[in-house]
Amino acid sequence: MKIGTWNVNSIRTRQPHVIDWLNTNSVDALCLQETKVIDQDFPKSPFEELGYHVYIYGQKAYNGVAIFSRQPLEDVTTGFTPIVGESLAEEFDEQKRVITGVCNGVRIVNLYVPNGSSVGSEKYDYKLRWFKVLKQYLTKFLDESNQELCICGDFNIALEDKDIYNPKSKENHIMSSPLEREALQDILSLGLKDAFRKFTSQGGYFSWWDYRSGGFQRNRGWRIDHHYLTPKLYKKAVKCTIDIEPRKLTKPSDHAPVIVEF
DNA sequence: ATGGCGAATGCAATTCGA
Repeated sequence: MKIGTWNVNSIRTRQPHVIDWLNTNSVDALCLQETKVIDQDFPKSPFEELGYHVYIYGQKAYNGVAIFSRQPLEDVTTGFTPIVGESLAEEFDEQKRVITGVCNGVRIVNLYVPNGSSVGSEKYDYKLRWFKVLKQYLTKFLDESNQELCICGDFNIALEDKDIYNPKSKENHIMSSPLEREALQDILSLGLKDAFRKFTSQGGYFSWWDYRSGGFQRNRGWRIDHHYLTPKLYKKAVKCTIDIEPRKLTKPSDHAPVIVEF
């Protein structure tokens, strides 16, 4: 079983790239972030024609997540609210960042973590508080079932210095600040592990490069798109790779897809 | 430090992303 994650930075703009990629990469499920489209305008049929069931949770202009799955998903829910309740989640579900469903007994949780803008900003505070609700959300799934979890998406955090091209200049930068890393570590303390790091301990592997200043050409990247797995699934993982090919195309997303295989 | 680029909105210039 292969599960991909890809921040496409607009599904309507990236539709040809995603179709081409799916035609040459046989994933069982693909988690998308930053679809940037309301549900009624999501281009579902091109992906259904490729044999995928399409589950979407979008909004106008910003954010938006989707899961494409070869098998129908069970128990699909969107947002935090159905899991943690309205009082905790209300503020956060205005932004469409969370969708989950069960595929072959594995619960896939697809996340688009808030960017945070800059350290100390209001959006940064929002990002840190978003993680506290995420912990409540994931705890429900971990406590109330013995399902295995694959939590993937754009985390907007590089967990270690080796996940950044030039860490010395990023010591208190957005996506690598100590409080952000603590927030993500607190999630991992639930018993989750980074699939990519099962196979690759070296640095220099990135999943996002800034459009500006020739970031990709100069390989000035960050590894911020991840798959986090519960212990049994982590043991079963046989591969986790970043496919930088789509990032080389004209009009690319600024992120590359990442694929885990069990 | 700043600005660089790209997408959406909506039709020019601004907001947002990371």
